[in-house]
Amino acid sequence: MELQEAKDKFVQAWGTLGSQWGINRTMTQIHALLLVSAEPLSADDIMEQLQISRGNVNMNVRDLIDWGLVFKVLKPGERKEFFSAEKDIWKVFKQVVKERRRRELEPVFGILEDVSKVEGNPDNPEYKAFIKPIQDIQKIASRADSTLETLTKADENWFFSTLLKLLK
Amino acid sequence: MELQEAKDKFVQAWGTLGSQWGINRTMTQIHALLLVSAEPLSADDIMEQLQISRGNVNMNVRDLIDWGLVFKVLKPGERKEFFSAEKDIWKVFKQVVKERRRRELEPVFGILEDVSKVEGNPDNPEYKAFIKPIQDIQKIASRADSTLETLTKADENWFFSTLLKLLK
DNA sequence: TTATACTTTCAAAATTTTTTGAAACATATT
DNA sequence: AATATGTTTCAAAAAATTTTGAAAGTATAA
Repeated sequence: MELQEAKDKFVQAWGTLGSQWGINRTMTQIHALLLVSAEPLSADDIMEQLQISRGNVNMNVRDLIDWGLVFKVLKPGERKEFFSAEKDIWKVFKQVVKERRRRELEPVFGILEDVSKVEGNPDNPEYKAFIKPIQDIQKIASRADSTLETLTKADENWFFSTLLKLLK
Repeated sequence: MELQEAKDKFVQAWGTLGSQWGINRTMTQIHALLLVSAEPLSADDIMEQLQISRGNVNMNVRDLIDWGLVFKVLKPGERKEFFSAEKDIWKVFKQVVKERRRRELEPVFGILEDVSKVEGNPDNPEYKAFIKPIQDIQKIASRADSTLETLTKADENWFFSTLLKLLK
């Protein structure tokens, strides 16, 4: 397989994965492209390689920057801005976990807390049928959340070697 | 807060979370509704409570059954089918992890393996810039995958107590 | 066998999400 | 100050996804 073909396949696969997980396909494709580029790329480079418009590049690169996955790079003597992705994959992984937790999971934890304050008679089967799963979700969510929080602060080798040792 | 209001809020929040994570909003809403219902519900019940069409209910319930999160319940004497959600939240969590791994993560692992066979000179910076992140992703993915596989087979208390002890 | 009760399918419609591209904006150069 | 180079915005268009609803399908009862 040619390098270019392999890059294309990877960009494609990353894009598909992104969209299946609720992240804009183009955003993850740009991320993939920058991830495997030896040099930082300009908006024009990205436009050309992915065959997308300037506005699309601009918006999605901004989102990637907001997510902390991509950085502007200024080349001395050049007026253009260039973009480079964070190459430390463990950092990338932690950053994605951190952001999704903050943006999407935390609001749900808030709502769970909120609705678990519902008034009702503990003997009412309707009430019990509601409160039980809510409490169970809260319990698992808070445990999972602690694990994720640890993960977002941990060193890769420590985290996995600890984990894999324990779970064996 | 009234029970009905709390249910609605929960259904709403679960639907939003689902769509943010790439799962059909209605599918997760139906799941939420069944999760907090004391009794199994018929297609008509779901149509009424969520104000959606019969076709929509049918398709999304089928998907939930495919995911292993919902089951048909036949009430003696009734011609209608009723539906009930798996109420053991740990099982639900494991099932979702298992299915997404199988449907969405596994194909990507295949592609990573595929593209990592790319030919190239190990001294070529372009080649190195490609192969390094791919290998790093493979390494983290395979470690994460082992953890997830363990999770899908584990008992809740064992899994989290082990985990939280270790990560402290 | 025919009628009734319910479920499934799927093309078309509605909705949501993404993308475009041109105008406005910003900054550097002549 | 005028021009050139590059970036950002956002309303409109395009594309993708979801939903509808009526017709076809299936099974039970009369």
